[in-house]
Amino acid sequence: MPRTAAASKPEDLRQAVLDASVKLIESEGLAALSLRRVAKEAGVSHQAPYHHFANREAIFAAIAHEGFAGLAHATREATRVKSARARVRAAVRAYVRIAMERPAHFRIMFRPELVNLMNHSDAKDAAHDAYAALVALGQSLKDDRVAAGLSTQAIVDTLWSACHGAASLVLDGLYSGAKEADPDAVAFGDRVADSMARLMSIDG
Amino acid sequence: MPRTAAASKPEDLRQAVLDASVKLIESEGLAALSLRRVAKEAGVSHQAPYHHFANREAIFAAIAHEGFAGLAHATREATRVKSARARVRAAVRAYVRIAMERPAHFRIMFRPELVNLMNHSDAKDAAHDAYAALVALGQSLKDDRVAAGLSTQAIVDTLWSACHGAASLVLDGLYSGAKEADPDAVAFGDRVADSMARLMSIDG
DNA sequence: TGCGTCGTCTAGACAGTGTCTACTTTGGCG
DNA sequence: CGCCAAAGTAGACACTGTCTAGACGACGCA
Repeated sequence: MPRTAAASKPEDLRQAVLDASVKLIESEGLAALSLRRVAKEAGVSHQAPYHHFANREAIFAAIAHEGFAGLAHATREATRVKSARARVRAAVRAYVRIAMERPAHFRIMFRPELVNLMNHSDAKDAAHDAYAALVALGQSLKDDRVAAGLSTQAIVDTLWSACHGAASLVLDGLYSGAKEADPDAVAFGDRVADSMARLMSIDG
Repeated sequence: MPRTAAASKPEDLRQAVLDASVKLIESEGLAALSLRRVAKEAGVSHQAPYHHFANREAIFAAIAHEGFAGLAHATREATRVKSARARVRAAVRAYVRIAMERPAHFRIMFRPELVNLMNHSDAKDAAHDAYAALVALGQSLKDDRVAAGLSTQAIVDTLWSACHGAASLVLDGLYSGAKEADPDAVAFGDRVADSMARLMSIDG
């Protein structure tokens, strides 16, 4: 009786570990994640995950990889929006939406105490790709002669800060715990998206 | 021989524990913090801190309290700046500066897996006070008929997001680890501050 | 067929963690 | 002096990540 239903083929266990990890984090918080609980959840011994991940950090790195890939994709989608103003709005909303839909991924991506991207080139490459998507978006805004004539770098940094701040605050800011506030959080994100769109859609 | 030099009077140990915790986090990262290491650092037994803090989370709560108090103070300082544009700039710069000067405090303030503010009313009150300071700043901008006529709530949310995003990215974003980048980080923060100031200083 | 090797998994051990309980010590006050 | 509460010590427990050793099956090759 080698395994339970959770992993019926080799290579299944790898994904099962990732899925169980994300599920556990989303239901009980980051602090609750332990390799042993995940292994138990997946119906294997506490050592089985080590055949697919070098260590605990490698699991986080794999999750961060998934997260950055999703962020890059969403950013590129937003970049395709025609009007500059709507593009800014779409970018901020997408960033916040990703954080809300995959909170475990999002937190892990930006917690260096869990993953040091330097040690995981896959995840690092995905992060750089997400950044590249954001730069392309900033360039498109610059090309549209928008944002009061700010430099491309300034547009990128500022837009990124607004996106990231809104997403972080929705997850871990005053809103967190205070109300389990889905509706409030969505409203917050939309407000920041609309405001940034209006502030940035001034000709330069 | 009850204690070492670290704590020579009662009540000293409390602050010694907090200081040792912050120092340990700043030198080895959040993951390195353990009560037992802190106790050893302070020259007491592994149980001594429990006479000043109910548990590990209470230590984090005390640090978060310090951090929010500093943030509220800095925000109120920035609010005193005369011109609206310079006020925005000062607020963003102050927020980022606080994050860089006290990285351990800043991270703990926004990591619910370490402190649930709901369980620590001191820290929660300090957080609400910091938010109140930010709202006052937003109101002052609204009074100056700035930020393209956005509502006060929109101004507050957007400014907060930009501040928080810039600070978070400087600490835990792509810049982190990539270069240990003090100069780059400062430049990043200044760029966001200048950009937000320009974007927001449009009459409404 | 038999043999060896490799990938996958199990089991046991170790140091380190937060926290519970039980104790000793110490300083101040009636 | 005697007492007590505050402050500190020591030991134990369950739990963690990770090291080491082994078991088991599938596979290629003689």
